Amino acid sequence: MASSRADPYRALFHKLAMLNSLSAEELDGIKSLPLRPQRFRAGATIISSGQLVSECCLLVEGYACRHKLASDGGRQIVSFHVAGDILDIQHLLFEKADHNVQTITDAEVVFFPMRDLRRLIEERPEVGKALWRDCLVDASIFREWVLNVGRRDARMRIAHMLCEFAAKCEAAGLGSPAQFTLPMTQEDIGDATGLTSVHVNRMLRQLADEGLIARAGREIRIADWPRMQEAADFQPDYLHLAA
Amino acid sequence: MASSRADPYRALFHKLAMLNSLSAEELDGIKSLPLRPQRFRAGATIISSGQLVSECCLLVEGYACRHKLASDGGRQIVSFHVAGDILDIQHLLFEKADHNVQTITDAEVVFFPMRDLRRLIEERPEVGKALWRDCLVDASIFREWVLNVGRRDARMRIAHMLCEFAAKCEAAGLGSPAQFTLPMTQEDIGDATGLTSVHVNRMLRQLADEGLIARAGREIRIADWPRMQEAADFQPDYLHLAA
DNA sequence: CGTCAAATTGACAAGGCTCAAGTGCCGTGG
DNA sequence: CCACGGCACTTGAGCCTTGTCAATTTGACG
Repeated sequence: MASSRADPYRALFHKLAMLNSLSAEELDGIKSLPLRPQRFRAGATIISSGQLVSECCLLVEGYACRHKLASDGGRQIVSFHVAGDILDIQHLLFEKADHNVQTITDAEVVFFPMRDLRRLIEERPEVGKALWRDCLVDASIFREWVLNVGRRDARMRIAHMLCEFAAKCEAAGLGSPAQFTLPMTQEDIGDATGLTSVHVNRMLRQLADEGLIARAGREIRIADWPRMQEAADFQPDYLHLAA
Repeated sequence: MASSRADPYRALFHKLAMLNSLSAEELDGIKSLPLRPQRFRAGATIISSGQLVSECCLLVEGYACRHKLASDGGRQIVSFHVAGDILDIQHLLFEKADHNVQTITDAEVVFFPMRDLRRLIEERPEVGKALWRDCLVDASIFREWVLNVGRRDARMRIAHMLCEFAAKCEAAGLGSPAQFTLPMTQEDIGDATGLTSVHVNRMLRQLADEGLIARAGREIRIADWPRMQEAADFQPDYLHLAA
């Protein structure tokens, strides 16, 4: 993977283009930010809770997640991320990380100095608006996750997580519900849905037996997208994929 | 309740003062926004999911919550709110509501036209920064709720919810962990923690039996704050109450 | 005093967890 | 090229936390 260095802006601009109409000057402003590229191996921690953060981290290639730890060591994943996602925009206004960011696969990220980003936002408020909007989408997804984990049964939770991930991948140009890569382990899926990996396994089998999904290694197909959305109670409005 | 109209800005400015150093001019800018006060009875819906929203809603007095509904009718509360909280700042950049806002007690709110708020933010970027920060705190709390509902057992979930609410009330000048009002029903607490009201009742009794809390009607005391925080796995960092 | 919503309690059911064993896959090194 | 090791995946059995259902009690308020 990632043997050649990818264009660090492509995925981000692709996402911004769907929601905001940033001018060429504003995009150039982003391009003119100094950046520090870095590769991480699968499972590496990019940001640890409690850490002081002075850079903003953009995922260029690969997959990542954000998670928090409970006192008993239990891990709760709070979001999954694909290429083009900004992993810690909250540090624009908070010094200290309140959760962890970790890669799921080998990944390539770029870091922007937060100070330069702040200056760019002052000069070009539309850039700030686009990033603020991104934060609001994040928050909306967190709310849906609270609902998912709090009020849906295991089968539905997993179906929902799969639908959301499929939709995110499709929006990022990384496949479609009919064919995408599910890079995380069943343990990860459990940590995202508040279940154990054992039960995740059983539910994935059940969804496959029902003909809703078809698995082949890390590749997955949602075999019946309408019925799957129904089974998942998935209504993509909360992703705010359209402006 | 709320028989006399409260100063609509007091609680909000109190909160903003803790985190941001807005100038007198910026605060005056907020005060100069046209506003529409409105009273709601307990249990009233202020904003419904799917609705087009063109005003921003500030809670001036009373308590409210935000929630989402699952396809089976299950309700998941995603946040509780006290005086001074902005209930739907996301509509600054989203037209359509993706969740519901409901009062818990009789409440007084004021609505600002979103358009005027946008103009104020353009003129005074520091106001935008303060509001953006507020969004980020919201998002941080949502992440903690995902953890709470996903990875903690019933007793801990409820203890955590109580600690958070106590901390929010204290920050808003509405009491202290040693004495505050718990305005929501046990049904509401269940909807916030992903439990049934029956089990909430059992756990509240257990927490009381353990000497962690003392209840008297809607008034509640956290009898042993250090031990309660321990039992709740409550570390208030995620509330970002200090700048 | 009557009414109604909320709180409380008990008995029983069930969804999901724990523990445990075994399988499959893939990268690595001999 | 094959053997090995490790991690993820799979499956089964039994248990436990929490949900369901139902009956009472309590408390606020007219």
